[in-house]
Amino acid sequence: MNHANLTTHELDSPPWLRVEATLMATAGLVRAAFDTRLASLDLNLTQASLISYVAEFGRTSQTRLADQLGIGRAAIGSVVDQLQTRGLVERQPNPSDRRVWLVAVTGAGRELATKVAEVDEVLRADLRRGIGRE
Amino acid sequence: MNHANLTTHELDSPPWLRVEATLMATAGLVRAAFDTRLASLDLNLTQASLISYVAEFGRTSQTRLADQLGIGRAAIGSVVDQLQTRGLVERQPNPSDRRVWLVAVTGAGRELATKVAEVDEVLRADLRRGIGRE
DNA sequence: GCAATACTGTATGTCTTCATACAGTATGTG
DNA sequence: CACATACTGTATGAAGACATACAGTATTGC
Repeated sequence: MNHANLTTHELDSPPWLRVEATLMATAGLVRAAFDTRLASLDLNLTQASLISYVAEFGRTSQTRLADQLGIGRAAIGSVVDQLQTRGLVERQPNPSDRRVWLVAVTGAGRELATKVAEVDEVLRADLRRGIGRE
Repeated sequence: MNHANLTTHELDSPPWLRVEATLMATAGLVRAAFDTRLASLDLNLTQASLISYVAEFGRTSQTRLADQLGIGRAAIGSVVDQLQTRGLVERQPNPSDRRVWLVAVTGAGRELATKVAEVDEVLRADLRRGIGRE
C-alpha cells in the first residue's frame, strides 16, 4: 500500500552523499517492510520491539527500555501508554524504588509477542535471501 | 551534545528483533553523526543531500528530487522552501511544463555544496575506519 | 477538438521522535 | 539528620516525515 515505489531509489546512483543516503534509505525500507507486515497486528516497529523485549526479559523500567530500544525516555512513556491502553502491557510499582514503573507484559501481550516473533523470523529470512536489492 | 549515550545500545544483545533494531539504531547513529558535523553549516542531512544533488546534476524537478532522496513530495517542498529562504537554491519555471519547478543551486549554494562534500569525505573515511562500533 | 486520465506541487492533519524543563524520589556526604 | 546531587517518569513544544486530498496543468484516446 505505502511501499509502491520503494525500489525507485537507485542504489547505483552517483556519489553525492551516497553511502549515507543509501543507508538511510535502506533503513527506511526495512522499517517500512516491518511496519507493513506488523500492520496486521496493529503494531509499529517500536511497539513490537518493546513487547518482544519485555516478553523475553520480564519486567523492565522505562529508562532501561529507552536505552535498549535506542529512543528517549519521553518516547518510551508514550509507547507504554499506547500498549497499556490496549491491555498488552501494564505498569507495576517497584516496591524498592517509588520513582520507577516496572513494565510487564500481560497475557494478551505475551500472546501477541509470539506472533511478532513469527513475523520477525519470516522477514529476517526474506532479508537474508536478499529480497529486492537490500 | 545530543549523542551522549549513543553507545548505550548493546549490539550484542539477545535476538528480540535484533537485526532490525540494530539496523535502525545504526541508521540513527549515522544520521546523528552527520547532523552533528553538518551543524556547523546549519544543514541537516536531508538539506545537505538536496543541495549536493542539485549542485551535481543541475536543475531538477521536485518530484525527481523526492524519488532520489527517498522522501515524499510534500517533504521536498518544505525543504526547498527552507533552502530558498536562505538563498541557497531557487525555483525556476519550466517553459515546457508549467506544473513543475526546476530547483537550481545558487552561487552561495554551490559554495556550500563544496563544504558539504568535504564533510562527507571526512565522515565517510571515519566510518570506513570503523569509529566506535558501527 | 474534447473528455478522461495522469502527473506536479501544495495544504492539511497526524504520527513519532527529540530536547528541555520539571516534580517526585533516592542516595551520598558532611 | 540535613543537604546537595543524581535519577525516573512526565509534560510541553518543536521538527521532520507521511498519507491524503486538492487545484492546476499535460497527455492520451476517441
